[in-house]
Amino acid sequence: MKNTRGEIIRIADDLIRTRGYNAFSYTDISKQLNIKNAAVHYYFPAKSDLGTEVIRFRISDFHQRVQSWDTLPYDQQLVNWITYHQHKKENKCVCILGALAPVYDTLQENMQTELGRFSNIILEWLIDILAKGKQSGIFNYKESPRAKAYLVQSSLLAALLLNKVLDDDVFQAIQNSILMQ
Amino acid sequence: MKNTRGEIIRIADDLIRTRGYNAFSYTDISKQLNIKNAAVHYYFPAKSDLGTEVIRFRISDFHQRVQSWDTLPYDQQLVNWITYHQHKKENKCVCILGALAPVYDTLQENMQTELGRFSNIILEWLIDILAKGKQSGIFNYKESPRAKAYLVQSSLLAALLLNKVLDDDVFQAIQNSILMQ
DNA sequence: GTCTATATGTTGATAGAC
DNA sequence: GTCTATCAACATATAGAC
Repeated sequence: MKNTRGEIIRIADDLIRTRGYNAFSYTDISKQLNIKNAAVHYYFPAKSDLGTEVIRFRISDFHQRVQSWDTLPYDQQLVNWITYHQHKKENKCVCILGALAPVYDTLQENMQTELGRFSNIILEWLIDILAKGKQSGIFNYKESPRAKAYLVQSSLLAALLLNKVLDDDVFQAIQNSILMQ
Repeated sequence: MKNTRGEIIRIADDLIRTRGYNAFSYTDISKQLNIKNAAVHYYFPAKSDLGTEVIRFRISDFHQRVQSWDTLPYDQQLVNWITYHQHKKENKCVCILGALAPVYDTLQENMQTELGRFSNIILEWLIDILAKGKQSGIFNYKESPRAKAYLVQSSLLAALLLNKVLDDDVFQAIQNSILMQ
């Protein structure tokens, strides 16, 4: 009944988001599972194979999540997306985009491609609800939906990063600014 | 007339901001300078010593820069700070905060301390010009100066990260949003 | 599917000569 | 200040046994 492959992805996701892609090894994962690092290579021959799967896991999680919000008002969907990020605050881990974007140039091509895909998926979704919400009068920001989406996603991503370095609660302030419009 | 120590810091700064702290080695630096990696250890015995000096270099550069803007109107100082970030776009390198924050937990204590100091220095400066500019009527944002400063700095930092992953010009959109108020 | 064993390279660092 | 030489530790795998 155990799912080693799934566990590996979950642990790798956590390690990438707390310590960074270039700061974890297969041994870090195998220790947590009480197996040898060769066993991890059985599932993911190369580290970039694992990295790619972690991003795909995040994409799939994203799809599931926003789909479950499908019938909610647009402003509530935006609040949910903000709150989803806040949940990561306790252990101070960042989102996969914030973890991988700074080392983009060091990543294998398959990881770069998948990361680009994920960014576009998130932004297209954000642009969509921001545009529809503006049409329906729920939102009244002044920029284009695309510019607003960039601002929202940038703020959320960086709030998690700054939270690691600063003592203050950056997230709360950012959240208010976004919703204030 | 050559300044090897200074060159090392400059190259390290560039490597950290284009590839990340955990993805460069002393050999990367020594190759660029046509010396051996042992020579780099002469100046900076441990990698964290070098990392700490790079952050201090950035702090000192920041001080010089904002001091030279001292007599400008507050809105012009803000524009300069935004534009300063945009300059890094060509080679797609990020700011030192965006590069180091995601791997904060893997850094030695001296680097963590120095990075925290830098973040606070930047934010206190931003809060100051945002507060004074609001008092004098140049700015009319609705949040507290601190919340607005968090939003501005987050946006700038993340715009550089997203620019690495996305094809679109994230920076331009962000810049407009910030200044629109 | 997990193991042992092994290969191969890189990294961060030190000792001592020039 | 820079070099050569050397180091232990670790990372990223691969081969083949169980």
